[in-house]
Amino acid sequence: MPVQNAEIAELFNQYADLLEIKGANEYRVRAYRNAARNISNLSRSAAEMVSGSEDLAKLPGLGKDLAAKVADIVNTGKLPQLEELKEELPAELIDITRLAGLGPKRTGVLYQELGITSIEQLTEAAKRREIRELPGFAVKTEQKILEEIGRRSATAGDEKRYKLSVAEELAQPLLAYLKNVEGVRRVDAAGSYRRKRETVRDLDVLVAHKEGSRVMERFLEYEDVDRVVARGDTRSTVVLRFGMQVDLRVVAEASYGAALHYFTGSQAHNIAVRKMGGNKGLKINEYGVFKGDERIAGRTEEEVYARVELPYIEPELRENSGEIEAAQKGELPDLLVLENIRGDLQTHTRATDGRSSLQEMADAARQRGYEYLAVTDHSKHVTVAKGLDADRLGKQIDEIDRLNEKLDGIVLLKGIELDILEDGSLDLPDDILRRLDIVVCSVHYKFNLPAEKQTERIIKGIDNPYFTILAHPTGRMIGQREPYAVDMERLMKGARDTGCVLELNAQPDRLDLAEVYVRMAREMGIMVAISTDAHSVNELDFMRFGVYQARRAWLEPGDVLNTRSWKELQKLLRNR
DNA sequence: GCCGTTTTCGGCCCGACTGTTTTCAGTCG
Repeated sequence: MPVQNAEIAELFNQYADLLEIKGANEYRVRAYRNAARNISNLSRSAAEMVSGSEDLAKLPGLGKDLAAKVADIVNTGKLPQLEELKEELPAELIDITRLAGLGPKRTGVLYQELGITSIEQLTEAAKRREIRELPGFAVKTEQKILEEIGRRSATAGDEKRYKLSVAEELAQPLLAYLKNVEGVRRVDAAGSYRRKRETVRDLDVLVAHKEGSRVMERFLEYEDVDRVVARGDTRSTVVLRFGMQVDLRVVAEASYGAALHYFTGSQAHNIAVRKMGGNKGLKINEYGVFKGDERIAGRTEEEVYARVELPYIEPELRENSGEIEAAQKGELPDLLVLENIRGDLQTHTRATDGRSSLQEMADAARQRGYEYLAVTDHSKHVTVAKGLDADRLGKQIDEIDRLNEKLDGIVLLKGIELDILEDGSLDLPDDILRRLDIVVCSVHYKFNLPAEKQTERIIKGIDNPYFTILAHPTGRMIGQREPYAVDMERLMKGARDTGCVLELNAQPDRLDLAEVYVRMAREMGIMVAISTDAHSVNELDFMRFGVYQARRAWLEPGDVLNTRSWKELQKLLRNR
């Protein structure tokens, strides 16, 4: 397979890290990081652009120099400058900068003065009390380094990221607790949590308070706080027993919008907006927008944007990957919202591995305001889930027909989650598929086929005229299982040519398609179905995670199949 | 290294907290 965008971004990030340790110009370092981010957000393959002789220097954050370096990487798989720099500075130094309290400068000193290149060597030097003798270091720092390394090995992990659903569980009680503190006017979780990234590293909480509030004290007393990392009047950092770090920032109401904007990020978005302010002779910080010493805006985020002549930009878009340019041109997307969703197109029942009955699923769907719910139990190849053969599926079809007679305000769609077998054939014969409203297909085994074979397998499956939706198209489980090797560009072209719909699976462990592929689908004009894959009535509520992900990928209601009314959907399914 | 309704050169977001320091660098977000 050609070099992936993510690989290019990784090489640029490594180069930036080492440059920083070397003490290079910080803006040069930033240029590499910007380029890395822009390339990883790209909805097209940079390798393909290079082979098509497109001018990469036209991409945001890429100039002549970096465009040439991208071409080098695409052609050789390597960044020669990085190889050279590694001769000078061992790449392991990057691990040391990941330790809390040690950044590039101190890591550089440790290397220059003591020749330290690994965590092990760092531990030994600290134990021998050599660190405290270095300039800029002393006893306290030496102790903190040992503590930090101890914690690291205890949790056996480098910087842990939490799935959004887990972060939500930790955030909600904390927000409720803070809301109840006397003098607190507003509370919001900001940061990547508010931008609805699929995983978050820490939680950023913002509070507006009345003068003299004791909110900071009360925060530090919160029962789930394991330890306090930093404490100040306006900002404190703690680590919860669960291991997640929480930063609390306290501001006055007059600054709340500016602080929310600042604390929501992303950092790259903030830099871009503040720069626009600077061009207009304004200073933007977390306290407001300032003209000289006078605060001229800051109570709401809308005010802040208005001062740089931008409309409000939704948090999910704030990555500085095109949203500011779109806002300037008045071309921001009219983002999908949960209320646009009219039904769920992948769900399971007790007939296979689900835990609720047809009737219970139908009732729960109606309660959520849906018009339809597709019942898509597993097919026979998934034996562990008691998958349906043609006979049992036939009986379920009859049962759904009978139930639909009685149901009011909701329609159950007859469907299946059909296995795509290793050779690309489907797990049940066409004569039973013919009786279904919807055929959701997916890969459940042989994840480790070579990319070429896996791609062929799925594309052959898509060719079946009954194939409606490709479910969890890459098979990834966040933090647990890598996506299987598949040529997504080819797969997408296959989907586009046959009118196949791609699923955005809303299970918080999956969120498959990943954001970059959802964006790719949108740009190629491929319809996306957001489905919960619910195995019980409660899991129907996972829909929100799918909607968040879709919003991050700029999807509008029209891009999503299940925003259609039952009548429109019927028409689309028939034309398939 | 990028970029341009002040600019093709000279800028590049901004502030809180900590620890090592007598005024600030480093780190972090």
